[in-house]
Amino acid sequence: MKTFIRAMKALSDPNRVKMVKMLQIKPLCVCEIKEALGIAQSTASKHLKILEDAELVESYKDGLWVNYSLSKGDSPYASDMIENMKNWLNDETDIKELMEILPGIDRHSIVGK
Amino acid sequence: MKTFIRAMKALSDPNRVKMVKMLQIKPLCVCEIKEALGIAQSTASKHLKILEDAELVESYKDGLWVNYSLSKGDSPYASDMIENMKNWLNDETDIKELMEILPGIDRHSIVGK
DNA sequence: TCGCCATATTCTAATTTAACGATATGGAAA
DNA sequence: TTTCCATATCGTTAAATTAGAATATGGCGA
Repeated sequence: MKTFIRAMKALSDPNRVKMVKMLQIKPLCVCEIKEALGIAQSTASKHLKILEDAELVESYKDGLWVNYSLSKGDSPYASDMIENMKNWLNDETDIKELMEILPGIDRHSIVGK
Repeated sequence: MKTFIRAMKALSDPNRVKMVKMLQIKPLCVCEIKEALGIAQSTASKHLKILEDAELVESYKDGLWVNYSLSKGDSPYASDMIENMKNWLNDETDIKELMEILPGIDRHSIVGK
C-alpha cells in the first residue's frame, strides 16, 4: 500500500508530471529540467528525488551532471503508470508547449545558476 | 492537467484507495464505508466527495441512504485507473482484511450514529 | 591544492490536507 | 407537523506539502 500511495503522490504534482512527460522524450539533467519548467534548482532536485523514491525515475552521473530517465520496469505500479502516461496528457497545452521548447534546451547553454 | 492531478490526488490517500477497492465488490452507503474503515462519518463523506469530484465514483440516493459505486467510464484517466486498480493491491494485508469483513457489513445493523 | 560547477540538503514561510466533533439539511415515518 | 435517521457541511487543529534562498557536498579542471 505504501508503495502505491508513494507512486500516486509522486504523480499528484504538476511539475512532477511534466518531468515524467519530458523524460519520455529523452534523459535530462537537473539544470535542463529546472530551465524547462522555470523553477528553482532546489525545487527541481527535490521533485526528482520524490519521483526517484517512487521508482518512477532513475539517475546516473555523467561528470558533474546527474541525468534522470524513466525507470525501467522494476516496481509494479510505477512501470504500469509510466506506460499509461505515454498515452496521457499529450493534448494538454502545458505539455505541448514543453515538447516544443525541449529541443532548444541544452545543458551547455544554461546561464546563471 | 487539472483533471489528471485531481484523479492522482484522489488516489493518494489510503482510505480513499480502500474505498475504491471495496466498491469493486459492490455499491456501499456512507455508513457501511465508515464502519468498514473505522473512521468518522464526516471523514468518510468528505473522502467520497473527493472521489466523486475526481469522477472515480458516483452516487445515487436510495431513501435515506446514498449509495456509492465506481463510476462508469466517462472521464479518461479515471476509468483507466479504475481498470488498473482491479489488478492492483489485491495481495495487500489491509485490503484482504477489508474483503473479509465486507460481507458482514450491513447498513441495517450499524449501531451508533 | 584551489576554485568552480552541478546537484543535494537545510531552513523557513505559506498553502494544502486529513481528522473529528458539532451542526445543518432533507426526506421518511409517526 | 414533528421527530428521526443518514448524509453533508462547517469549524478547528495538527500534520504534510511546496516553494525558493542559502548553504553544503563532491568532483573536475587549472
